[in-house]
Amino acid sequence: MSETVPRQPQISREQVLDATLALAGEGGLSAVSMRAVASRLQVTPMALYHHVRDKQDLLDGLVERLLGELPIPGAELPWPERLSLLAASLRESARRHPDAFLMLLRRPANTPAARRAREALYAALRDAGASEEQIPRLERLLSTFMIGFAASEGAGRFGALDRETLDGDLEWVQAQIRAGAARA
Amino acid sequence: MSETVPRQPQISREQVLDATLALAGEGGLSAVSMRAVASRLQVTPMALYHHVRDKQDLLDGLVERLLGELPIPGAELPWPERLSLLAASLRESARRHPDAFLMLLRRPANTPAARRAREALYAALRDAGASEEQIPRLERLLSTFMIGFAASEGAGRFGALDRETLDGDLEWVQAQIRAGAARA
DNA sequence: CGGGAGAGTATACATCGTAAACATACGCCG
DNA sequence: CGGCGTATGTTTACGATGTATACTCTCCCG
Repeated sequence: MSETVPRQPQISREQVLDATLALAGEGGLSAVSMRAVASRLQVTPMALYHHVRDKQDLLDGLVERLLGELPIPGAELPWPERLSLLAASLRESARRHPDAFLMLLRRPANTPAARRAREALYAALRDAGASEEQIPRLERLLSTFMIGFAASEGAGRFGALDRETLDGDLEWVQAQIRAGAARA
Repeated sequence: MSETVPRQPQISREQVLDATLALAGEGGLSAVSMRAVASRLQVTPMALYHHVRDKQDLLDGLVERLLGELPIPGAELPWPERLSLLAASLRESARRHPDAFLMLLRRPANTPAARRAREALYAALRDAGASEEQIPRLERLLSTFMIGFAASEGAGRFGALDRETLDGDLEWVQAQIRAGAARA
């Protein structure tokens, strides 16, 4: 098989996802169309298909970007604060991308960015003294709750509730978690 | 203003939503289009607009139907079982309508069916001994978690995890709730 | 009986995702 | 150094979608 090299691309998958994220940030998910992304990159719509399988793949990439942008607190902080920071980041992300954020609940968390976030939760739970056997379960429960809460807030399910009330909700949960950890 | 009465309709909003629910059940949300709904009712697409403001309204109606179909356990059962049954119903619904179910997280819970479900949770929390002041917060947290969990499971976020593991997750949560109630 | 209103229809348009066929530039191998 | 293989980008086209607009019909009330 003869090896050959093609010409240099004028756009990359990264740029495609950048444009997608930007469009989603400006006009929500409904502003994301193959044509809009292409035109932002000064390129024909069909050109995107060399960097993205189809629109679903584009959206998957968008979700991956959302997760990848999450600041993951390092191990220097005590674990309860790491949990708080994670929750705060998720809420912030959900506020910026209310509809795209919902897609976090749709697909298995097997992507690199999802694994990275999960590992951070695992580490925090370990530091909290959870048994190695319980950790996966606790991670599922916690991540489900955090994502669901952030998504609900971002999408407006809580209506016009003031931010302080929702902050209070999460503080209450934190208190329960700390109490549970102390008990164990 | 002269009052007049038009001819008798051949379809009603209820039938439109019935058809929508049926289509969603058979082919998922992507099978729901104005044209598909109309054709199932043997009617022109534009006829739907006399019973539904636009497609978003149609989908809102679908979500309302999902909530309305939820069996809400009566007060004859002890509150922990009522919570279990509610959770089981939500999971069942999410399994049947994975993508439509996600929309539950999108809009404020001001509709009749949503209020009905919320009142059921309120009642269970009251019976559990929660203070009247805490109940709204606890309801927010519980409903968010239950919906998020059911949606995650239905949409496949947990991957190929076996059902027993997820059952175990919820039992663990139930145990925590009961312990919290006993402590209070 | 006549007219007004609401239900349903016909037609049309902009937009969407993407399939298929083609054009182009590039670097490797002869 | 010349041309070949290939990945990149373009052109064109198609079917599907949501819905605006303008109609027709039917029915009941005054």
